[in-house]
Amino acid sequence: MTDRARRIPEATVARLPVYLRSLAELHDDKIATVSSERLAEMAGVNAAKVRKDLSYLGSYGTRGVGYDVEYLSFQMSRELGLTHDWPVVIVGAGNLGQALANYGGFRQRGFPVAALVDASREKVGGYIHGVPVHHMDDLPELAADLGIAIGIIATPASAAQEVADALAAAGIRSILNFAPTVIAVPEGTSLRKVDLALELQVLSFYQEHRDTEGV
Amino acid sequence: MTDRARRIPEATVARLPVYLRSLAELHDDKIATVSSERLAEMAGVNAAKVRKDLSYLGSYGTRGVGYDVEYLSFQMSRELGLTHDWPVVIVGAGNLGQALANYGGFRQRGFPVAALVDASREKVGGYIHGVPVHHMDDLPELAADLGIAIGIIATPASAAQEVADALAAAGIRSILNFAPTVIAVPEGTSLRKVDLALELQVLSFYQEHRDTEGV
DNA sequence: CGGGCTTTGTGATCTTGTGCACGAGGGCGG
DNA sequence: CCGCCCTCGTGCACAAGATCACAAAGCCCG
Repeated sequence: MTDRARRIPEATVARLPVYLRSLAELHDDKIATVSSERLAEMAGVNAAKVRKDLSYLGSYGTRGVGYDVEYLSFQMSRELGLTHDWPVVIVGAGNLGQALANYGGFRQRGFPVAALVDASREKVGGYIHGVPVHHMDDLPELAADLGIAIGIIATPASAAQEVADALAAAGIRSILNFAPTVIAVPEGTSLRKVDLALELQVLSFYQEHRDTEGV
Repeated sequence: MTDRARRIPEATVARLPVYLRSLAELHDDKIATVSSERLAEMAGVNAAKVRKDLSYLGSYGTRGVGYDVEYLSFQMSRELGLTHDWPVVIVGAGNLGQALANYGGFRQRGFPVAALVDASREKVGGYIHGVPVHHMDDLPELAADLGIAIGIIATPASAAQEVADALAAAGIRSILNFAPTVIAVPEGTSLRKVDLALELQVLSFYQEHRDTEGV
């Protein structure tokens, strides 16, 4: 196996899940092969970009024909690390944490919610939507025992940095932050964020400028 | 007033809300001025980028001193269109839609949820967390009457494109899509997306590659 | 009132990402 | 079995974004 010097660009990584979803749709429709053109349309990008993105995975297409849907799905899943489950822990058992625990899409897509964690002793001990609720202090042990790789921060902004530190200390190196605040993580830890207010404010900007500046 | 030929880059627009949040924090702490260095640290970016970003808004800093927190906040709010409310409509009164309707952050940040809308007649008529539930068919009328500028798609993926079309038809030109699918919108409509599964899969990629390829 | 210190604002440069256009390669029909 | 046609893979040129480095500009202290 040639050690592929190719480092997949960040922008490409962010698009792979979109392609994968399109491929799943094609598979459901019993479609065996797909052209970059078609895939591009489904993913909402242009065809050249699809081909370039896929070429980072390897030469899995057939000229004159297209890509084999099933084979490409497999290769892509492998590259994305989706051939096995990644248990996640949700920190914060408030409204958001509970809603997330209740969301079936996680388990279905290979991210089972192994535990909920909260700082309040009152919430600890029971189950929420079938997920056990533990105390923050037990995080390191939980992470080790349950093989948790990903932490989801669903606390108020004020607690987010503290939680991030605790996750890092528990050896968790992938963090998804829902708290509306910037947090710092150690070198080597991946951080993604979901920020509702930010998205709305960006929309507000363009809305305002549409109104104000014509066009 | 020089008609500013400067078009604010997309990347900058996406950071403005982060700066604004940092400024709000400083204001709460009764801090009157802030340097680009300090602001950069709070926003998790580098100082040169802060200065360049802020320079698109105008020359609001004072050399040797920094930026006046209150004045900069005001200018930034104005630019972002946050000096007035933007009523939003949430489409889809399922789990996600209800959870979003219940989220107080919207109103607080100037995005009051004016209505929930659903395709199912059963859900129509009542109130959820104080928000009236209407039928999809009434969308155009609602949008006009309530001055709704932003639509939030909180339906299953299968309905998302249809909803986007309906929002467009109702004259709504800013859309935030929570459904895990790619949707097309007319030219001139802003679209942002929040995609949990995608974020997790990206984390999965980096997690997998950390494990596999050392580093 | 002048010199030095601080911090902004921005030109220049480098990196990353996008899109085009075309050669290469493989299937398929005759 | 040959040649045509289709679609991939990729080199190249361009656009967008990040970072650096420094001159310009204002405040403060003596």
